[in-house]
Amino acid sequence: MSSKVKIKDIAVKAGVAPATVSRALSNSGLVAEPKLSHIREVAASLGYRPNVVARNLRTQKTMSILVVVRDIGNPFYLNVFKGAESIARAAGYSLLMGNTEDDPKREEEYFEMLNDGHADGMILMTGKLPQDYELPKDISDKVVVALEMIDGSNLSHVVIDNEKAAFEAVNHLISLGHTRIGHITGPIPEGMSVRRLEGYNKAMAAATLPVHQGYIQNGDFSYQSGEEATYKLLDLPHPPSAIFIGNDEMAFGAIRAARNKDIGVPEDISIVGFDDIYLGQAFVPALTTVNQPCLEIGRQAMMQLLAHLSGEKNSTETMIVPTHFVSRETTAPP
Amino acid sequence: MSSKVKIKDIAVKAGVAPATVSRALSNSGLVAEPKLSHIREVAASLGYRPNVVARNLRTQKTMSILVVVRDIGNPFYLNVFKGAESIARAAGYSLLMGNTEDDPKREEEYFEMLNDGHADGMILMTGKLPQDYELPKDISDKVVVALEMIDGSNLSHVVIDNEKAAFEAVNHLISLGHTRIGHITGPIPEGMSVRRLEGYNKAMAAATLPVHQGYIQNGDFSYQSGEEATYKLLDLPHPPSAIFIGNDEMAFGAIRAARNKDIGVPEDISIVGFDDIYLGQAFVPALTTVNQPCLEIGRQAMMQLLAHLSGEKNSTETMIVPTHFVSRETTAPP
DNA sequence: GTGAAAGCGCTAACAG
DNA sequence: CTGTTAGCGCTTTCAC
Repeated sequence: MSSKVKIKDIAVKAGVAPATVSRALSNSGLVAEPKLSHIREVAASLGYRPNVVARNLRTQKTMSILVVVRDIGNPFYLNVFKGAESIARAAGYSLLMGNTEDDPKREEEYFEMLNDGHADGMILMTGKLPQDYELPKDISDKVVVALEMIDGSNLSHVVIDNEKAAFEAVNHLISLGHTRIGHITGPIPEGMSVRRLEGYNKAMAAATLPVHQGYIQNGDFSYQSGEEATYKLLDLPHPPSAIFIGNDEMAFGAIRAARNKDIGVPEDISIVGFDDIYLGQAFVPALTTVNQPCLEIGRQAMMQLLAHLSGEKNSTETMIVPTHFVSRETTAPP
Repeated sequence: MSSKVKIKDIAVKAGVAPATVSRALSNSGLVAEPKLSHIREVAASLGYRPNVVARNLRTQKTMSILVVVRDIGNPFYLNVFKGAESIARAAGYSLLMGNTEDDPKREEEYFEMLNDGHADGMILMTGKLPQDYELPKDISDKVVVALEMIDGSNLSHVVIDNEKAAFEAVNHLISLGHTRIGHITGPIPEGMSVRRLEGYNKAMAAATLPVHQGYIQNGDFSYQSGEEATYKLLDLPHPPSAIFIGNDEMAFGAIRAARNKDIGVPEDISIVGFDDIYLGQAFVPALTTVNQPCLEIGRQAMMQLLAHLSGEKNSTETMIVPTHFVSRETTAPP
C-alpha cells in the first residue's frame, strides 16, 4: 500500500517538519546535507509518491494538456499526438484526449475544462471556436491551434501552407504534361479545403490552363465521396487526365473508381492526394501525395504552448511548417 | 474572468453558507426550493465553474482514466480509443493518454501514475507488466487489460479469441481448395502472435494438410517485415498458394511483394490478413481479413473498468469479444 | 537551514 | 433543510 504514504509520515519517521520533507524532495537546495540524504532515503524506503492532486491544488497547475480533435478515430491525427506527446512528456506534462465529433457543445466543454483547472493548456485542431463563444481574455496563452486556422482569433497557430502545397502538387501534374486537370475538394467552406482549392486555381491560371465545366467536384474528405466525385469526373465529355485530390482518403476512393471503370492508374489517369497518411505508400500503386509533417506539427504546437505557459513567450504567432511533395506511383505523363 | 469565481463568492452573494451552495449545485436534493433556484441563478450569473482539482482532492477521485498503448502512432488503437472515450465521457470521465514505446520504465511510470492519484483507473494494452513490478494488492480493480493477455495476473481482460479467429481464417483458405498454405507470424513469443500461429497449426492439422519446411515465417507486424517474409515464401521450391498473415499491415507488404514478382493477387496467390484496419477495404484489391471489433473492445474495457471503480463488480473476468471473418478481394480458389 | 502555520477550493460530518 | 467546522495533502510564506 505504498499509495498511502504521505509527507507527514516521512516527516515523523525522519524527525523533521513536513515542510522540510517537501523541500528536500523538490530539489529546492534549501535543505542541508545531513538531513537531505536521510529524508530521501526514508522517502524511498517508504515508497513515497507525492499526491499530484494535492500538489496541483496548491500550485494551481495540473501539468496536463488537453489535445482536442474533431474525430479521435481519424488516423490523420496520430502523428500529431505522437509529436505532442513526446514534447509534453519530456516537460513532465500528461495529455488529455478531447474529441468533439464536430459538435459545438462539446467544443465548448473543452474550453470550459480549461477554466475548470482541468488542464493548463490546450492544443486545438477543430478549426473553429464554439459558436457565440466569448473567448476569455486570458486564454490566448493557453491555446495553440494546430493544422487549422481560426481567423481573427489572435491565437497562436502551427500550420502548413495549404495553398502553396496545393499549387506545387498541381504544378507537378502540369510539368508531367497534363493539361486537363480536375480537382476534388474537401468540405467547403472549411479553410483547409478552400486554400487547397485556391492553390489549384492559381496553378491552373499560372499555366493558363482552362478549368473546364465540372472539373471541380466537392467531396467531404471521405473515401466514399472521393469515389463518387471521381465517377462524375470520368463521366465528363472530356474527362481529365489527372486529378488533384484534397486528401489521401478520397484519393484512394478515386483509385477504386478508376479501377471499377477499367481505367489504369497512372497509365490512363494520374492521381495526387494530400496528407501522406499512414500506409499510403503501402498501396499498389503507391500514392503520390503531399506530405504533411504531422509529427513536427505536433511537436511545434506543444513547444509553442509550453513556451506560453512558462511565460517565455507572450506574443501569438503563426508558425508555418514546410510540406513536401512525394512523387510515387500514381502519377505519370498523360 | 469567470474562472476565478468560487463557491464562497456565490455563498456571499446569495446569502447562504458555502456548503449550501455546494449542495445546491450538486443536485443532492438537500436544498429547499426558494434558495435552490436562487443559488443556481447566482452561480450562473457569475459564470461559476467548479475547480475540479479542489474537488478531486476532497473526493479522492480524479474522474480520469489512463489509456496506455504500446505506440500511440499505431492506427490500430484508434477505435479502441474511440469506444473507450464514448463510454468514459458519458460517465463523466476524461481520458489520459499513455504511450510506452515498449519501454518497461515507461510502463512502470504509468502504474505509478495510478498510485499518485493521477487517474482513477487504467486500460492497459501493452501485454505485460513492468519487469519485476510488484503488483499492488489493491490494483486489480483499477486496471483492465484490453487486446492482450497478461497471464496469471488476476486482472480483468477484454480480448478476442486469437486462436479461434486464426483457425477460421485458415479454414476459409482450405475451403477454397488451398492445400499449400503459409503463415507469417507476428513477433514471437508475444501471446497474440503465438495464439494466431496456434490457430494456423490447428487448422492445418485438422485438415491433415502438411506444413512444409519454411511455410512459417516470422514477422514483427511491420509492413517491411511482411514484404520480406513473403519473398522468402515465394522463393520456396514449392511456394504456397495462399498465405495467412498475422496482421493487415504485413499483409499489405505481402501484396507489394507479390506485385513486385508479377504474381497476381488473388489469381496466383491468396492473402488473408488480420485486424481489419482503417482503409483496408480501400486497397485495390480490398483485403480479406479478420475483423477485430476495436470499438467494441474499447467500450467493453471501459465499461468493465467503470464497473470495478464504482464497486459494482469485484471479481476479475475475461471477456471474449467475437471477431468475424471478412471475405473481400484478396482470396480466391487456387 | 528549519519549523510553524496558513491555505489552495471544495465536500462531508456533525449539529441543530 | 441549513450552517459550522474540519480537512483532503501539499507547498509556501513567515518567523526564528
